[in-house]
Amino acid sequence: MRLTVYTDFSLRVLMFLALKGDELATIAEVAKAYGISKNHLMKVAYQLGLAGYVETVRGKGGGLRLARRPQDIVLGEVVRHTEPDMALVPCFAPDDASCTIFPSCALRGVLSGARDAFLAALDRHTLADLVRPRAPLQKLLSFKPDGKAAGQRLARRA
Amino acid sequence: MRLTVYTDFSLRVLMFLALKGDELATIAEVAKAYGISKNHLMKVAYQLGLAGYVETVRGKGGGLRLARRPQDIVLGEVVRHTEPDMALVPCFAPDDASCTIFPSCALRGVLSGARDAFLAALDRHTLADLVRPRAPLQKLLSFKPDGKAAGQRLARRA
DNA sequence: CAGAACATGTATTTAGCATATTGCTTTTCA
DNA sequence: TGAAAAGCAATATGCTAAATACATGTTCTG
Repeated sequence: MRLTVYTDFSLRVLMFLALKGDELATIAEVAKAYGISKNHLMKVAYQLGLAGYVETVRGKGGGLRLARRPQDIVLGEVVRHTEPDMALVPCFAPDDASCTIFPSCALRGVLSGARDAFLAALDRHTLADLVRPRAPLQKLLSFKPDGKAAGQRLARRA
Repeated sequence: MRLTVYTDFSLRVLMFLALKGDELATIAEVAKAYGISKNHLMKVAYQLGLAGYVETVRGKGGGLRLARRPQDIVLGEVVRHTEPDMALVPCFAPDDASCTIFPSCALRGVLSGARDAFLAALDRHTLADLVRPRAPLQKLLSFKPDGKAAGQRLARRA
């Protein structure tokens, strides 16, 4: 049982933005801080924008910023948005009739109860819970200009 | 978020055996009743045997039978055994240090709490809960000798 | 208008799951 | 005692979806 790295990245981007406060962060900056693929992150950011979690500013000097306060972003809700498929077994799909015992099978009910418990546990936390305490996380993400970056920080030369 | 069909099959095999009572069932019989791959089911049955859920009788006239009473087989326990990996995100692995913020990341704790809630929900049910009521399930699995089989029932001719 | 930054679609790679194939071992019954 | 029935076990392969890369468009700033 795994979540997609897509969901993983989504949560991490939100954490980054929450730590950044009101400042804009670029995708390149986030990718560098975590040492992950910038290309993949662009899609994640795009979807987070569509879902209303972040607001994006295009063009030069643009970037991302949280569209809602961290304490208003509920984790279960994020996961429901980003995870492509919360169907634990094939017969969760409404059109599935492949299993012989489908009409009388109690397993579906038990599994969906478990899934609900999973999401309910996430619903008890918000993004604000994930960025407390702030200081050590900010240090690891090298917000301080003189701090050592996580990956190799490429010198941008004119 | 999905479970493997391996886990799905495991639960379904256990349900079949619970409905069958003390009688032996062959793998071929189970596969036919559900209309699924016999080859794949063999691995499932083997693992269920290793885990102590079923006892197998080899040789002519052999087959499978539950090794424990249905009300003693807790679903969460089965899932923990059959699911290859309950690590929701890569950093659940003990040797993973790929994520920059690993040391101070609160996400791991939140996610493992949710996973525990998922399993706890399953722990509140046993195999006995899944086979109640018995009659309609037995009918769908065509236990009656004159019933219509799930797949095509191949006539075994001498 | 030039360049920086996000937007968006497509293509390729990859990894893990699902399935098939094959041969072995154990047991029972004729 | 040997053949057949049934599970045991390893290996191979095909398939799907996720992950990633790539390419190009669009929008804003200075």
